[in-house]
Amino acid sequence: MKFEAVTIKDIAKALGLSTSTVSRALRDSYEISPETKKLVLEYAEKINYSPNPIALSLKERRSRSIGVIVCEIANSFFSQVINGIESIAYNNGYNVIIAQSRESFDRELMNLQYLTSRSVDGLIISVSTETNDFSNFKQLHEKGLPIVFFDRIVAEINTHKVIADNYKGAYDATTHLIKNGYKRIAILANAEVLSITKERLAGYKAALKDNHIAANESLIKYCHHGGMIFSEVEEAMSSLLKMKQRPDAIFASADKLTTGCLRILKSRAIDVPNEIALTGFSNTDLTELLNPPLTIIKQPAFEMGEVATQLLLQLIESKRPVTEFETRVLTTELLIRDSTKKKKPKTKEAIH
Amino acid sequence: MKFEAVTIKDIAKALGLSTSTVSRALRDSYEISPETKKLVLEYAEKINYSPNPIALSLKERRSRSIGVIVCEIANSFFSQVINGIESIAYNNGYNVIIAQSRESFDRELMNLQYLTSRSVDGLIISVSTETNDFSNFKQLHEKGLPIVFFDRIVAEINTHKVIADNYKGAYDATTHLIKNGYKRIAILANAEVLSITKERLAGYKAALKDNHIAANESLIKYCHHGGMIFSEVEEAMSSLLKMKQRPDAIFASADKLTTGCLRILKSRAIDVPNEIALTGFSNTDLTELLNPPLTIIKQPAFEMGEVATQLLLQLIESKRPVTEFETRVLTTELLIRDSTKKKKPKTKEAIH
DNA sequence: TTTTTTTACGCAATCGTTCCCGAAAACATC
DNA sequence: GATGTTTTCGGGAACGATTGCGTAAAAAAA
Repeated sequence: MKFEAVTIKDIAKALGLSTSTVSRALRDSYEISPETKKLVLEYAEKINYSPNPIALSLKERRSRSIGVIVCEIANSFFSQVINGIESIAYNNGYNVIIAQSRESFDRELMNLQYLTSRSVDGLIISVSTETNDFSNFKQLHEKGLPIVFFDRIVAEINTHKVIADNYKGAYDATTHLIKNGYKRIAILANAEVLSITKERLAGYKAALKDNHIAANESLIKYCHHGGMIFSEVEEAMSSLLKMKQRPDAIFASADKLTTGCLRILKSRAIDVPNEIALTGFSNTDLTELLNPPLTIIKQPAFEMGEVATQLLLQLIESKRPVTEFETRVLTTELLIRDSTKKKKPKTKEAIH
Repeated sequence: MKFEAVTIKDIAKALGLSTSTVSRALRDSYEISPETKKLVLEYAEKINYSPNPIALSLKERRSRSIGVIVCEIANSFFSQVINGIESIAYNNGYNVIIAQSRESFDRELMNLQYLTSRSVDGLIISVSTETNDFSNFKQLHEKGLPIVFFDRIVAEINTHKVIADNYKGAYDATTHLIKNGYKRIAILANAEVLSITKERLAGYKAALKDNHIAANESLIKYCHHGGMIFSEVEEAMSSLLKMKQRPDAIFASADKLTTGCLRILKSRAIDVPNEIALTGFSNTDLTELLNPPLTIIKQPAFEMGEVATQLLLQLIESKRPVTEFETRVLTTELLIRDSTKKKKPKTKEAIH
């Protein structure tokens, strides 16, 4: 089954003109007489002509589309980023092609190949947790393909980057926990290689240090797929809960880790925050409706998408190779709710 | 800034062959000698050649990509459907281009034009709440573009469709409420024109009738953007809550309506389920962590995406025009949790 | 009237690929 | 040795659109 579109040739044949004349008439060229233009325009309108962008892409060697690779769109943070990306892209006449890596290096590579061979004009990427070989990105970047990294960036490649202030976000959240009386604060971290993990971990450690609490390596648990695989979170949590001295608070450093952690605490009937407090990075708009309402660090996701796209379009539309790159750091927001309520003195048993 | 790819011409020039020979060698044609093939293949590998799909699309008049239009990807139901779509599409060598209408007819039309002009081979669509003019879909369909509708389908166009059993889902949920002692059951409905609204409303009404409860039109409230605009939900809810005889249960017929409703009830400190019970369609995986855990009707979203894509690929790859179309109806699942707990007798005040 | 300029359009190349032809070797057959 | 067959490859058109260049006719200038 085929879907036949109207081409410039159909117009030319119907009107007894050449394709060049029709093309020029449609583009309102000065060398076409007003009468001919009118004729062509009216006929084109009548038969509902629209130029074939595939042919245009081939000719102009650009597709006016940008590729986006994220690990998962069923994740509030990323879907909000995508909304930001789309808003800027559409306003500039670009289409957005979205692909998911699902935290798999192979799928990321596959998408990368598809998108670049598909001739996207540029790429916006947050790398998967599995990715520790960046040679593919590097190659493309060196060949001149504009790339902007966001969220999970790669240090080795010198290009525009957009991130949230992960250090400060983690620092603030940890400080908030400490201020509210929590002392044994565990962290549920994403894959160790990720930039966001390093930054958030650093913020967490700095907050402990500034408050004279010794960092305890056994309170740091990594989940290599960022909470996408639930059993990983379960494992990390059960090893935390098995400790002789349980943590009294948990700081989860990714959206799915935060909600995954809550799921586990509830399934074990552990009272949050009275037994264990919980906070974490999250962008879902349901956190305040949870039981208990969650204290979260929220990233400016939509804005990150916007900024990343603006930077990418700058690269794409620049006449000469760009060599000066910047890293934009946007501020996070700490929303304080019940899951990190001030710790009650131990003697008095909590009544919920 | 431009990103130059290797073409078949480069290979031909370097090896002193013609482009046709190279092309045939790469496609393993019988008319090329093994030595030449080896030569070409090795050189192509060496310089990292990959065919330009834009040129292929132009030539073959197909792009091996399918377009998807949903109202919002930041919605669990739709992102799950998209995951289903992608899983089938990728396995069959198709790429997926996702577009969002954000419940706007104009954006939907824009996307429609973009995707079709971009020569997608087929389209998978759930229409926006604003859409009541289907002439654009109709035109494309008549021109021979394969289209599959899912979720919010359009009756007037005869093509493959995939839906959940909305009637039964609504019937079961309403019956469940009635069984648990609720009698004044309000419904928060999506835009009246949508197929899902009609089906769910019918299921709701049938359940009332079968249990000898008179339907009350003032308990039916429409939200024309399906909960995407929060103020609409607020309005609907406040008019329900202002009634002399308040409803004792609410059945929300869309994901955002369900969570939006809970948000409003909580902000007004209305006890769920003791003052008002709540259930609704939802596919977010956080509903069991909410306060209270929500009884929901869950659609087989991933499966819907899979089925829709299988049907679309059938259409695309069919040699002759298809005239027999089917509508697949998948079953929903009722997950019973605390938000619809058995109603307590009025005399005894609830202690939470 | 002749020459020059302008107007208005067509021809053909181009983008990267495939594929229908044709054609030159190499080989087999009588 | 002439003819037929097979193998192997190249030329060139096509897909849809744009665009530099060429040119006929009309208009303007001489």
